[in-house]
Amino acid sequence: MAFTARPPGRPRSSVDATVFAATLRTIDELGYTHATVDRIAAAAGVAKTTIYRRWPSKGALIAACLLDAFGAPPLAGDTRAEIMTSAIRWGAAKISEPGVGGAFAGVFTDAINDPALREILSSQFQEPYRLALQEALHEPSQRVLFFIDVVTGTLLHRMGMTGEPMAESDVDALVELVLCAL
Amino acid sequence: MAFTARPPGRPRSSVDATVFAATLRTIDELGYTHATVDRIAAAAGVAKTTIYRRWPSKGALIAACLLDAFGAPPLAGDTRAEIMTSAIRWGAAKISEPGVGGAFAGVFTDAINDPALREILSSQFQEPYRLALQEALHEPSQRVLFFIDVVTGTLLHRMGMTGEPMAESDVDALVELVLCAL
DNA sequence: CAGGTTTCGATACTGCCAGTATCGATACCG
DNA sequence: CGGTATCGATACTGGCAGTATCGAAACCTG
Repeated sequence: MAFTARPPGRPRSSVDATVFAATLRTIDELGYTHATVDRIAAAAGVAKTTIYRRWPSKGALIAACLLDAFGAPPLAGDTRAEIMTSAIRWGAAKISEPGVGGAFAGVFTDAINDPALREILSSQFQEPYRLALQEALHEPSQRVLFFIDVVTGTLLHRMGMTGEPMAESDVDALVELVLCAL
Repeated sequence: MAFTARPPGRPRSSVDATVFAATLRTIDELGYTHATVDRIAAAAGVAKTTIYRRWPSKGALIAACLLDAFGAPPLAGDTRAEIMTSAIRWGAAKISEPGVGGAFAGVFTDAINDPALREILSSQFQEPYRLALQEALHEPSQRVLFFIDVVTGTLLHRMGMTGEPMAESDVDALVELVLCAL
């Protein structure tokens, strides 16, 4: 068996989780805009250099953080129910909370003008949706995809908070909307 | 009749429309983030000072610009149809286009951490919705309100682009979603 | 232990941009 | 003409993302 040889040099300290926690905490306290990388680094007890050595930008850091917190949507099949389940599970689950909601909106906005970040979000978040919805795609706009993702999740989560179970007809209508929106 | 007396001093040059046009054009070309106030001022052939004398911040300028371009939702009654019509009309109508879509997202993000801008958007955009939906409100989150506004508009607009008219049941379902989301 | 390699923290720096301050010039009014 | 408020131009502050540098660790191999 060819185990991956440990690369030479000093190994990275295992502070990813610490940084993620500090990121969420800082965003929650100060909001996306005021959660500067300096502050996040300070909150994590880490040098800013270390953060930029691991994540290429603030947006990438937060995207990785959200992904770590909520996980990528695990779409295996292509059924409508799975789409909705997935939408409920990740991001959306927290979009309405002050700090993290702002983070989502912020990363979304950043991504509009940041090809690199767009690529990260695209591959990590969107791809599963893209695959699941492939049959309906013609010329998907990344912006619209982001928006639909976050938004459907918001609506669904909020519906869940009302206590009323989602009616089958509502699920169908929403899925239709998502498909139409592409 | 007490006509409003013209205030003393040099009157303001009538460049509001020019600035608005330059703002939309610049945002369309460069995106929200890279559409700096300096560039907008240059595109309008106006000093940056003049812009800040009329609008208190970049966000306020763009909000005023969008409001001017699309108009505020003219909700007089409280019917579901009017809510949806309104959502289609303003902002939403352009949310999927590159430049202006970015502007909406940008202003939305800015507003999360900017009380002043939030107040502007709230009074100009949200109030009509708030009134129309008042019967269903408990503790509305401004963030959620923004999101719902923009998003429902997006979905509806996109549906409109498919050529298929919106089914009555879809409209009803969407309105229910909006109401639930509050 | 010695030499090679990579990360770490600290610090300083660049570049960009929002927003402010200042000032001479200009336009309107009485 | 004298009062007032806007105009353009310019310079500036402050904050933040991202980069550069460097001595000090940490790990491996010989």
